[in-house]
Amino acid sequence: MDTHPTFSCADELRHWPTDETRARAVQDRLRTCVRLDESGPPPGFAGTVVGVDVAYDDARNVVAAAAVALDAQTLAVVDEATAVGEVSFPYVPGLLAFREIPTVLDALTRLTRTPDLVVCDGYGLAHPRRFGLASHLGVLTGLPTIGVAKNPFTFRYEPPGPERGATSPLLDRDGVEGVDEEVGRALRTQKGVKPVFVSVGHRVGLDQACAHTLHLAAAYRLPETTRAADSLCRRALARA
DNA sequence: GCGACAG
DNA sequence: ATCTTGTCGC
Repeated sequence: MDTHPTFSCADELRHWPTDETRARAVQDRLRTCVRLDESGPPPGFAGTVVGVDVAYDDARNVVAAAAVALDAQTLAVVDEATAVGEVSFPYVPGLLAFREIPTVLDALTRLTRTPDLVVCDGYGLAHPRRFGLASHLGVLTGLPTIGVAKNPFTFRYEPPGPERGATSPLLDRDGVEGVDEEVGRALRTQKGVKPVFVSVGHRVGLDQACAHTLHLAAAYRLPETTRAADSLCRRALARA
């Protein structure tokens, strides 16, 4: 009578790296498990989209994570969960997953339903080793994931058109002329506001990732999943 | 060596 | 991420 969704990543958690060298080795190993051949749940599907986010209190060395499930069609909140832990990895650009994922997984497993799609704060494929937070969380859980970031990180892009829904390719910084690879997309979710940066995580295509993001960002620049998770983890941190 | 860098 | 006041605008 276990109603909690379970994920087969206990082994990875037991062997969680504590230094940068081993962390990069983990990324290089797990990268081969990412599935980029599935388009994922179609826009407008009947199910839940879960947003995850984390907040920190450096002074107390405490981290709080939140997972909020929204009805994919109405965007109504249907479930939410939080988890509190100890900060166990420093912020290192390119290694964000090792700082955030343990507590995020804890919160995810406290949901009463299995997510159909998970939206992360940060990147997936758009990553120095093509294995960002969203990719990592996807491989560990097996769930379809995407990343929606607020900043272009190390990538370059031309500003998308001014209208909501306009996109432009997110390109690797050191791409040589003519061989640039599109690692994600800058997506204008609201007219006249800075774009967000979308990349695929696991088992979702880039077109679908952008479509989901646009649908989730019907009212504000950021997806409702991100806004709800951000708000909840801050509240959880405050009472921790 | 220097700069830059999701959250 | 987090530290932080007022202020401009719908």
